[in-house]
Amino acid sequence: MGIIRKTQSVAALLKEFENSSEAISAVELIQRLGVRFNKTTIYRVLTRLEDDGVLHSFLGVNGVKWYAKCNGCSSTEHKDLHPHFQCTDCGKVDCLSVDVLMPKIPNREVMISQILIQGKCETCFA
Amino acid sequence: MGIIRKTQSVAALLKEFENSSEAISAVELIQRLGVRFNKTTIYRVLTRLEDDGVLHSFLGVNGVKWYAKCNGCSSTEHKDLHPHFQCTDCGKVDCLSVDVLMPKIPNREVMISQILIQGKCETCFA
DNA sequence: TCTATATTTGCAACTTAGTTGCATTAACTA
DNA sequence: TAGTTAATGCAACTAAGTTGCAAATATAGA
Repeated sequence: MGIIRKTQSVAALLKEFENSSEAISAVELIQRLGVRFNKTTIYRVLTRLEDDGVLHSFLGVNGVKWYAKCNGCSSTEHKDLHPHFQCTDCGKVDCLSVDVLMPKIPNREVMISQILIQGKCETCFA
Repeated sequence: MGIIRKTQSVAALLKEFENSSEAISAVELIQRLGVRFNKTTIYRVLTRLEDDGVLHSFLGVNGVKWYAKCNGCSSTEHKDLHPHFQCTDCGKVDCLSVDVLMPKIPNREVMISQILIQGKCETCFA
């Protein structure tokens, strides 16, 4: 699993993520790169980058998939249990470096927890 | 907004939710009631029931919409900030009556927080 | 550097969840 | 019970994401 070859599409996608830690939706990426690459390719590269621990994904408000850079993830373990914040005004999504401690739930084994917070971001709040 | 008339479809949908507090996906409801009612109607009634504070909705793992009964919600205020739990084995989804305290996030106004926990439920855990 | 091979890509067609417009039907009100 | 207005069914549509397959391309080895 994961990235094996460094192709043009891989390079182009990585470039989109390199300058900020903001999350980008798959739809947005297709809008940006869809002229140069087929959407199928974009979806497949995103999947490979996620398998490789380079990106992580999560769902935004309308069930749209978002991607963001990973911090210290590998192809064997994803440790992005941080919450994601989506601004209801400008639509921007980013990762919050905040710990949310999950309460112990009796008789259940928690494996993944996705937390999506909606509200006004730093820019729209002021 | 909200329910005005007590129609057959409203009654049928409420009946699906009356006996358990389990969440049911829109897709599942269409499977169950799609013979008697058009899927458009089902989606529309679900929206109205949500507007009225009878049901609340959230997104499951694949971006599919789930619905569950509300507890103490009204047409003016939805207060279902509880987490939802989806079993990775059997697929069952239910509401957890557990408090998750959101940490204060500087310069942001939090409005909604969706928490989706995945893991093994009580039945599949044992 | 060239070649063989396996990965990656583009294309087109498909799937699935959910939405829209409009004419018809069925609740509720007086 | 009649009139009105909300609710419904239908068909067609949208939008995100997937699949199969043939063609292109990156990489390892000679």
